[in-house]
Amino acid sequence: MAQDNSPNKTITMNQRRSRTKFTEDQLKILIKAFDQNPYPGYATKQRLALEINTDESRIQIWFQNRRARHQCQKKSEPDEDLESSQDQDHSEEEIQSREDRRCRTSYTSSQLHTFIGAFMNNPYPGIDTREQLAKEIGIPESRVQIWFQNRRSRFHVQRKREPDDQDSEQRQDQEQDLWDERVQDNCFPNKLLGLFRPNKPTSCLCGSLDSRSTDTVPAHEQGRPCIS
DNA sequence: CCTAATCTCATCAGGACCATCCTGATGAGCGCATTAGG
Repeated sequence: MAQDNSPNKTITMNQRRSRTKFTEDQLKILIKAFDQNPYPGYATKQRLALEINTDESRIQIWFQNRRARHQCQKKSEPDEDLESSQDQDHSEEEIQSREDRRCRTSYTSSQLHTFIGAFMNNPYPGIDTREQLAKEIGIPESRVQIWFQNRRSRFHVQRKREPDDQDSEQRQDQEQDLWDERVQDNCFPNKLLGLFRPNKPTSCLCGSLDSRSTDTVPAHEQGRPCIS
C-alpha cells in the first residue's frame, strides 16, 4: 500500500527496492550455506554475495526471511520432514560460535549532518532516496537503511523516556514543526504517521486508533501491547 | 500466492572515556511481524 499521494510530488519517496529474483543455481548455493549455518558472519555473507553475484545485503535479507520461514515450518510440522533436519541442531552451540559481525561503521560529522537533514525531511526514505544519500555520503545503501532504522527506533525510545526534559522538549518542538510541515506536504505514508509522529496525543497506540479506520491499521499495530 | 522488502523492538558490541553512554549491527517477529512485487 505505498500511498499514491500526488504523483508529481513524491516521485522518489517511499519506493521499495525492486524484488530480487534468485536463479535456481543461486538458491542452491544459498540453501546449502543455510543448512551449514543459518547465522553466517559478515565474511561468509560477503563470500556468498561474490559467489552468486549479488549484494551482501540481499544475502542478509535472504537469511533473515529463510530463518523466519523455517521457524514457522518447524512449529507447524514438528518433526515430519527430516530431510532438512540439519538446522535442528543449530540451537545453542551454533549461536555461541557465531562468526564475526561486520565492522562497525563510524560516520563523520558531515555525514551525520547529511543523514539528519534527510531524516527530518523524511524518516522513511524509499530506495531512490537511500541510494542518492548513499552516493552523497559515500557509503553502501544498506548502511543508510540501517541508520534510518536505528534512528527511528531511538527517536521513539527517547520520546518515551524523557517527556519532560527541557532541552529535548525544545528539540522535539522543532521536530514537531518540521514534522507537521511534512505531514501537510504528504511526504510519507499516512499509515506510518501514527507510529512515528512526534507529540502524538497519547503515548499509547491504542488510544489513537479512532483517527484511523481499523482496516488501514496493521494487525500487529492493533495487537501489540502498548509500551507506556 | 510466494517470498523479497520493510518495519519495530530488543539486544549485542565497539569505541570514546573510565563505569557508562552512544550508536552501529543483528535477530526475532508466537492467533507464528506486515507489505507488496512479480
